[in-house]
Amino acid sequence: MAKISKPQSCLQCPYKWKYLNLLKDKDIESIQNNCTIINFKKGENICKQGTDATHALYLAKGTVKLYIEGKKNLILKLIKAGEYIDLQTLFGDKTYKYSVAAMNDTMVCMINSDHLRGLAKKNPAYLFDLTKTISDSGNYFYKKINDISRKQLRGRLADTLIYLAEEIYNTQEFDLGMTRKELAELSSMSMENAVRILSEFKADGVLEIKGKRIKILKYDILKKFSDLG
Amino acid sequence: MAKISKPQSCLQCPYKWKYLNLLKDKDIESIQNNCTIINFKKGENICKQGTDATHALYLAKGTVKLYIEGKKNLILKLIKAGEYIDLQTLFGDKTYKYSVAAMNDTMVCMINSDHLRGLAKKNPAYLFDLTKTISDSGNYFYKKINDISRKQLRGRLADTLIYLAEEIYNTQEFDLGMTRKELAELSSMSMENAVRILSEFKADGVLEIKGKRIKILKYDILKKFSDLG
DNA sequence: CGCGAGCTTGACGTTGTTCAACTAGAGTGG
DNA sequence: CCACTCTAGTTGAACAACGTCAAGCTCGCG
Repeated sequence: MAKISKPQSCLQCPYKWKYLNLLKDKDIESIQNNCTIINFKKGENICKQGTDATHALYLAKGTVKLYIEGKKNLILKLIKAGEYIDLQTLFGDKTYKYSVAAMNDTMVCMINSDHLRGLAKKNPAYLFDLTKTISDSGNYFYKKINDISRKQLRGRLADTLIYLAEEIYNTQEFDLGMTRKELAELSSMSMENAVRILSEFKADGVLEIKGKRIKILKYDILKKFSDLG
Repeated sequence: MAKISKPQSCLQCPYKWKYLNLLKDKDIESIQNNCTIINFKKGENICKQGTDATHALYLAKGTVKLYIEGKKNLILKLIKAGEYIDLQTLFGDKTYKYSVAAMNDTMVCMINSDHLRGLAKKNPAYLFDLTKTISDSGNYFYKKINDISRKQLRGRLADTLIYLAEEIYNTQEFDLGMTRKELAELSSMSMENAVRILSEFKADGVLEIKGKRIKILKYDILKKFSDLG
C-alpha cells in the first residue's frame, strides 16, 4: 500500500500541528520516536470500521473521508490537512466506529496512542486543548443530524455545497474532489438525485458546473435552500 | 419555575456521580460552594438553544430530553439520572446547540463552569475521565446518523424502542414517559406514522401496548427490523 | 477506435407526510 | 353529576418526495 518513513524533525515540520506549541521541545522530540509517517494514495483505506485504534492519526497533507460502511456508504464528514483524523479513540472506546479513506494523495502521522496519552497526562494544558477539540467536533454532528432528518433534497445538497465551500476548500470555486456518488453519500441521498439537483442548480444559474469544477454563483439562493430545507 | 437549594454535602450525596471519586475530599467540598441544586417540573426548560453555558449540569434525579428546536422538534437523545447533561460546553464552544427540557420531575446540580474547569486542570486524572466521557458520547451520534439516514420507518421506530428498553429504562416493559409526538421526534418521523407502526407492532404481537405502557414481547423481531432497516 | 466508468435524464413504484375526520379520556364549570 | 372543551391518540386517503430501474451519454485511456 503505502510509503512509510520516519519524521525528520517534528519541531521543524512544515505541517506542524497547532496543538504542539503547548508541549515542551523535549516532549515534541519524543513524539518523533513514536511516530510513523505513512503516505496513502487516493482511494486507499487509512483505517477500517471495527478495528482497534493503536495510534492517533494526524493528517499532515491531503483530504480524507470518514464513512460508515454498508450496502451504500454514508460519509460522515471530510477532514482536511492540519487536523486530527480521530481523537475520540485516543481517550474513549478504542474501536473505530467508521472507516477512513484518502480522497487524494495524503500524508498521515501515526503517533503511538500510549505515548500521546502519557504526554497528555503530564501536560494538562495540552490535554485541555485536545479535549476542547473533541468537544467542538460534536457540534458538527448535531447540525448534521438536524440537516438530514429535517431537510429535503435541495436543502441537503445546498448544505453539502456550503460545507465544501466554507469548511473544506475555503473558496466559492473548487474541484469537487469526489465522484457524484460520494457527493450523494455525503448528502444522504441517491446518486441520481444528487445529479438531478446539481443540474437544477446549474439551470437556475445558482452554480456553474464543468465536470468536477464547481463555482457558486448565487450563494444567497443556496443559503436559502439550506435554511428553508 | 423551579425550587432552588444548596447541596448539604456532595461527599454524602445519595446521587453522587461516579466521576467524583477521582477528586480529593477537599476538592469535592469546594464543589458544594460552587453548586446550586435546582428542581424542575415535567416540561420545564433546563436550558435553551442559543444561550451560553455558565454551569456544568449534572442530572441527579429524573430524565431529560436534549432537542433541537424548529417547526417540528428533533430529539437528539435522552439523558437519565447519574449523567452529565452536557460536558461539551464545559471545554468547547460555550453556546448550547440544543435545548434541554425535563421529561419528568428532575433535580439538577448546576456547578460553576470556571470552578469545575479549574479542578479539572489541577487533577489530570479527573480531566482524563471527563474527556473519556465526552469522547464516547460521540459514538451514539454516529449510530444515530447512520440509523436515520439509512433505515425506514419500521427500522427507526424499532431502534428507538430498543434504545428506550436498553439504554434508558433497562427493562423490556416500561412507561413511555413521553407523548407519541415526542416518540416520533425521537425517531425522526411524523407523529401519525409513529402511531401507525406502533399499532402494526401491536397487531403482529411484537408489542403489548396499554396507553403509555409498553411491553416488548418479541425482541428478536424488533431487532430484525432494526438491523434490516 | 473501442471500452468502461462515471454521469445524465426520464419513467415508474414505493415510502412517508399531510390533511382530515373521528375517538377516548381528562379537566372544568354550571 | 352532566354537558363542554381540550388534548392526545388513532385511522384513512390523497398527495408529494424520493429511490430504483433502465437507457443513453461522455470522456479518458489503452
